[in-house]
Amino acid sequence: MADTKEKILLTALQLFARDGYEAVSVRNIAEELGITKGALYRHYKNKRDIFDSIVDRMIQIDAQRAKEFQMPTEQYDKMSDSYANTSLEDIEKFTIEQLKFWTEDSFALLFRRMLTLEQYRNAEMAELYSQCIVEGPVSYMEDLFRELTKKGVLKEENPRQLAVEYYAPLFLLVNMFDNNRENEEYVQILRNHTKRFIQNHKK
Amino acid sequence: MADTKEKILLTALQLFARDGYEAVSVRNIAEELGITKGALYRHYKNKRDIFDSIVDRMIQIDAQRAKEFQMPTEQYDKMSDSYANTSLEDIEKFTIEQLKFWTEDSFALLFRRMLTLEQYRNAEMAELYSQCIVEGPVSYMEDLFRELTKKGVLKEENPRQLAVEYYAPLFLLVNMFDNNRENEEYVQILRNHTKRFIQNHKK
DNA sequence: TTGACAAATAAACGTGCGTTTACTATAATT
DNA sequence: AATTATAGTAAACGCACGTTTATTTGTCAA
Repeated sequence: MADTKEKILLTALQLFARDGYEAVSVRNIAEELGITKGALYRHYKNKRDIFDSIVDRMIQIDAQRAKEFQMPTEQYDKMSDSYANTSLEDIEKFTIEQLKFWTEDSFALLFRRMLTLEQYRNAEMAELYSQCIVEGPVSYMEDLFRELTKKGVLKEENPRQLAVEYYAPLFLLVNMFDNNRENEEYVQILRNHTKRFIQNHKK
Repeated sequence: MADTKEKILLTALQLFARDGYEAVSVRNIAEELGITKGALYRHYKNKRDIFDSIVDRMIQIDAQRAKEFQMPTEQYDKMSDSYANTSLEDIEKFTIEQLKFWTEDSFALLFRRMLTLEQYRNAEMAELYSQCIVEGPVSYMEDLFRELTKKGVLKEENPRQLAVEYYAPLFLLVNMFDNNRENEEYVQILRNHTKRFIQNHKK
């Protein structure tokens, strides 16, 4: 029942993430699950509805994460004093969390790939991709660095510059991440990067 | 004649880069060009042949670039002394060249997007993506840094670590690049990154 | 002027697409 | 026990897919 609906969503995500929305047929999804395509329409009103459900879920997950980590969202008010307790530890915490989420959480991993494939067709998906994986995190780091500079923890620098330089290796790593290979080396590189970065920029 | 064949290739690339190979129909390509789909088969034996022709051209362009910049290829012999004349200037030269190529050359820009969309369906495209945009350039920088460390120009460091840290912002920038927006800010950030990186690591 | 060839057209081919319909089995409710 | 809703099947729908065929148009050498 609800179990089948969930299976459809996850199977569709797997296929969308590998082949792209258009390249996946309703038949593909049904066959992968061992049911007929007619059964699928008991749970979703059409193919696009499955896609939308996946996106809706991710938006919900992302909003939850934004709340937990005080990350910037579209509704985020930049004038508030959310970063009052910001410390250098928050940087490392965010980095590890971000890496783990996008490489170890299977839903997030597949969703990122799906977004990667849909970003050039669809302005809405392009915006979501940016918000979740590119501009969103960079913007968050920027705010963090601005606060830390103001508090005298870091040397005076352009926070945007710092944010891009700090976040870029994490972005590269997430994009290089390959399920089948040995990724431990890259995690170590990221740890070294974080350590060195803090060393270089703290007062 | 040869003009039509070229137009087909470029139009197909535009569509493949936006929607992905499977989502583009032969009709789409023909209509975009104002010809009938039948005419298309005078120049290419089928849809896949167009795709393969695009890939073949890019492989040729990339091989040419590899030769000019002594970048690593699959045939590249790591034991050779190709980096005998390596200098710090080569780093900046490579960075600017890489950025310009992947954002200003329209063929390369579209091809990168196409590869991005095909990388998860096709192991061959995944390999090409890595070779052109991820592992290839990182590997090149790694060799460069190893040579510069050996020559005493840079401080003793893990060259792989340096390569990832140096290349990551370039990779992020290329991925953030948007035709319609103002990208000058990001170019400036990259320049600052390069300058600071050399400053921090030179002996 | 004619013949030959290349380029493009228009229509048709079978196949697979997303979706709908009519029907069946199963489980819960009255 | 009868009824009702739920989850599934199988077949059909019209349409768009990639590709092939037969035919027409335009170009240029003989």
